Amino acid sequence: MSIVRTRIAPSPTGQDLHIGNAYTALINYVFAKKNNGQFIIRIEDTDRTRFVEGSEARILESLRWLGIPHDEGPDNGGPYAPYRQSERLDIYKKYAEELIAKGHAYYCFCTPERLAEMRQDQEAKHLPPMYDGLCKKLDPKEAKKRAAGGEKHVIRLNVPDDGVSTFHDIIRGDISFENKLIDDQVLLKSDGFPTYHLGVVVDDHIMKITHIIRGEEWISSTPKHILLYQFFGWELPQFAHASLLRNPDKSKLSKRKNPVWVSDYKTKGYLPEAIKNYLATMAWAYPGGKDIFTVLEMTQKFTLEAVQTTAPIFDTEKLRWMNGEYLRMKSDAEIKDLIKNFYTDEKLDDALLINILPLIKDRMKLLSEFKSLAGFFFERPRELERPLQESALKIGRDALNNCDWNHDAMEKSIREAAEKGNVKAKDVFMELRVAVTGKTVGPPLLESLEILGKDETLKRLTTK
RNA sequence: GCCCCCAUCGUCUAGCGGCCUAGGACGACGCCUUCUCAAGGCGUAGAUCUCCGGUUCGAAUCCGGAUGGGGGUACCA
Repeated sequence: MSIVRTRIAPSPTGQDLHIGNAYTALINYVFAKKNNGQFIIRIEDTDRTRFVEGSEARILESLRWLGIPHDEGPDNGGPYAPYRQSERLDIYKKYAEELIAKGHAYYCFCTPERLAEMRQDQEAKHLPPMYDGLCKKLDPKEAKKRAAGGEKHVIRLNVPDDGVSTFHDIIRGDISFENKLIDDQVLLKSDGFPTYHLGVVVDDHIMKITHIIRGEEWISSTPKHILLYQFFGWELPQFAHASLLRNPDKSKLSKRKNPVWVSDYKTKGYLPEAIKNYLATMAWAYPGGKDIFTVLEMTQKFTLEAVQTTAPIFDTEKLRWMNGEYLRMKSDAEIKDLIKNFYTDEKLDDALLINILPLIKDRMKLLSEFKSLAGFFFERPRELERPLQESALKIGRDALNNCDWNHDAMEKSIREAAEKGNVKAKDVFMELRVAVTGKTVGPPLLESLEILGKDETLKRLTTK
């Protein structure tokens, strides 16, 4: 039994790691670790037209931030380096030519213009858009000569006209496609770069990937990959296609309708543990119905067979709840560091933070909520949420002016003054709250005032 | 159009032929606690298990079809 090896193969074509990639990365990672195997990252940068500078670095950084470590990859290397397809061009060329020699691929000299015309024609006739096989009829020797002579060309897969390609999907069972419906896919582009289909099969084989776990958008190209494995005479890996994450309107999760970059969630103040846990519940249900579990716990119980077949909607409401749960599990010292890390360009005092935290940690679901909850500790509110009621405020101000500065003394003083003034105590509390914090909601008032101090509190009560 | 995948509360799901008058979680709502808001506790509403056939003594669970949703259909991944 060979060692289990899984991989994700992101393309550096976006500004960061897509949350959908994080989701498949998590499944791949957990499955590998469950089986004491290895998890690999391979960068599939074969489309120069969509290449985004710096994307790879940000993808790797997001994976690191999430805490999904890889055993081999473009940054840490490994026995099958390089892990960047643009650096492996010779390999793909060699294998494409091997296919040609075996008659399983052919040179194609059709121009993009001819192909466009052909497709238009097919559309008019209500035929499925497929390559018409013009260059397949070329004499192989002649074609080889033309290609060698520098004529612009691609290499296409020679798909058999009959038969059926079937593969077993661990999550979904057997899936079959009729060969005659499979297009003669381009394998090597005219710029010498492979297409995904060639690159992925060659590299997965060379890198000894045992389980291909990817999104369901790849199901319909899997038969092409199966054919390739057969033509090369290679052992087939196992396949598993996980469902795609969706927008609330059920379409494939997209940046038009949702934040999709991992960094978006980091910026919003989500914790990596919460994101991973939430992503995990999208793919798989923990036995016994547990909602909150760590990646380590998941690693013990996970099976691919139990992965969801239905495509879930990515609902940030539940993610928010989960984030709050994780925040509350942390110690004050940990939260302090998280907050300081989150608000990097502000100098927040450690001692003050530690004092504040017990008052706000239960009220905070996202790190980004810290400022609206506790901002008043650091600066006077610029404006008040609503106008003050002077009579109730005055009672509170006088009560605080004449008492010791501790919770019990303040409470006693305020309640007595309220009763004397024939005002509800809670109204006095509220006026004080608005005057001091600027808001009608927030952490417990008296505890906050203890921290804020008598001088600062009274200043806020009088200068308004 | 053609090919493929999927189908249980608004959302995420449990369920793998009798234990289901369908369980849990998020969200919603109500109550308790209370200086506000949370957190916590307790509760309520919410699903004719998409529909129609079939198999079976018995179906959310198995089979077929329909419908709906999604994905694919590129010298993009």
